[in-house]
Amino acid sequence: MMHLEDLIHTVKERRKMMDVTQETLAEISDIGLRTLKQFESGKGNPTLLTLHKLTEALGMEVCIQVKKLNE
Amino acid sequence: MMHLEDLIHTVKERRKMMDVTQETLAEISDIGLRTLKQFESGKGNPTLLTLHKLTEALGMEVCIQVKKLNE
DNA sequence: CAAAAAAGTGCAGTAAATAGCATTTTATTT
DNA sequence: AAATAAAATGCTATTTACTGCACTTTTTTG
Repeated sequence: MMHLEDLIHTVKERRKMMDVTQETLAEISDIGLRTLKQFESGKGNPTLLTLHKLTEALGMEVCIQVKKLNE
Repeated sequence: MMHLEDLIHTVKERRKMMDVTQETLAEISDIGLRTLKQFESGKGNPTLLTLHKLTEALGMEVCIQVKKLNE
């Protein structure tokens, strides 16, 4: 699913920008390391709560917005 | 969780704006009616895929963005 | 107000997410 | 190249999301 790939990409980028390992991020976001690994490697389907904890730890937030028409 | 409430609110608003029932939205988004009901009544913790299907049907999309500092 | 429609809830089975642990693979550093 | 660190994967137990069905409560309509 093309759009969801973007979310993964964003998380990975942001984590690297913060210069933390998966292990560290898993700890500070209070989600299992396995869960984070699965998400980042595109093999996961996290719950909203998991995604929320994760984005929170990254100084980000989950949102939904009306789709842009083009692109 | 204050922020997640907003997502629920947005979905409900958008659905009403489109003037469709939960039943109809559940059908077009291909998720169970029960699942939608639980989400809208704040008793759910949907997976990203479920949220994606739902927002898609509403002409919306899930995204993550850097948090604004104030508010 | 009565009837109909829509939304919410209890129960229960199935499928899948979460999580830890051990191990392997890949990337980084010395 | 060897050692170390980080990331990925197989296995597995536990929890919980997803779903349908039947029923109740609330809202809307005639």
